[in-house]
Amino acid sequence: MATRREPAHEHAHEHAISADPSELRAKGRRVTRQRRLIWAAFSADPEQHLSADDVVTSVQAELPTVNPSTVYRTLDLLVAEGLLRRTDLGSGRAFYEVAHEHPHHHVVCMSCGAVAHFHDEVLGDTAERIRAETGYTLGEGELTLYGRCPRCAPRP
Amino acid sequence: MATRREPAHEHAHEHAISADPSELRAKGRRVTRQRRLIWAAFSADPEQHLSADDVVTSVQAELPTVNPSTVYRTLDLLVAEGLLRRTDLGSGRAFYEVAHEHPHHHVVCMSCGAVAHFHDEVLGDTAERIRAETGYTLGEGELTLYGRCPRCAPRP
DNA sequence: GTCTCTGCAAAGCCTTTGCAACGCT
DNA sequence: AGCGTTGCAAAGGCTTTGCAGAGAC
Repeated sequence: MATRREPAHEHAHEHAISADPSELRAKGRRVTRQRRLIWAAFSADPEQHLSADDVVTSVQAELPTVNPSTVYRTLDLLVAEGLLRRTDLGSGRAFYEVAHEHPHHHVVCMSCGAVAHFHDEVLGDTAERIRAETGYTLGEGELTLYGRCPRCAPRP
Repeated sequence: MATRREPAHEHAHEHAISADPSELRAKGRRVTRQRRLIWAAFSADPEQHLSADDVVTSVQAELPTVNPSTVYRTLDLLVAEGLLRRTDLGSGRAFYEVAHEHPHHHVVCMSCGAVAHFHDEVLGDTAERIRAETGYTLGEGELTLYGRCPRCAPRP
């Protein structure tokens, strides 16, 4: 259900993802009905960011007996196996998204919570400048910035 | 105690802050012993980021009866009055720092948790580029980036 | 048949809230 | 004295964990 975070996905990339996390089998993990459903929650829109609770809701629509702890464990597993990525979009709870090859970052609308992506190149030489100023090296990690989306624009 | 987050403050700005949050009185709030102690926790080093628990520890060293809920309420109050700023440095819990005039951002070391500041200008035209790519407007808000500090440098 | 995974229940961490007593002004 | 503030205790949101039974391979 992507609670108030589903709107405004600017890029409509076409990352079709496998309907089945069969890569798990190759890694010696088991493919259960629960895991298939959890993965399916992301298949609908591979660009979306889902909270653990979003996934629970989605999965329970199909199989009501699935327990939240199973979802948490599976999300951790999928992150560990590199199929998902965990993102801190602020606000306490964690969000998960399908791991893409191209590194990208997030802008979260402070007003409505919508999330957009932007690619690494947009940062330009910012990384070097930060290194010059602070000595810190920006890693491969994703960044999360905050701002206002077009709909919630500052001055319309 | 700034749990594993105290090190490496690159800029040693000299922001002396009042030893007493007497500005509160002007705003109709009361200055209690607890509030003075909470504010004092930040006075030691105005650049530091403290979690609520850090503040509790610091305050209880002087006055053991102070309750965590008082600390939480006071931190909220100080943020509301503009004396402190709340920052999400990732990792679930909130951090607080003395509110400075000049907007600045944070780089958090993914390895040791150290935090450095950098000023708004370092971002250069990044804000415009993000706007061009996503339509989002970066606000006045602070940003939190992740990387590695000099000590934990990627390849030493 | 094994050994992983699941459901259940309990607990953990951080934070918030209701309420009566306390203490700043 | 009056009313904001505190301590205490309980609860709330999100997430983790222990354990025995269920299920994938």
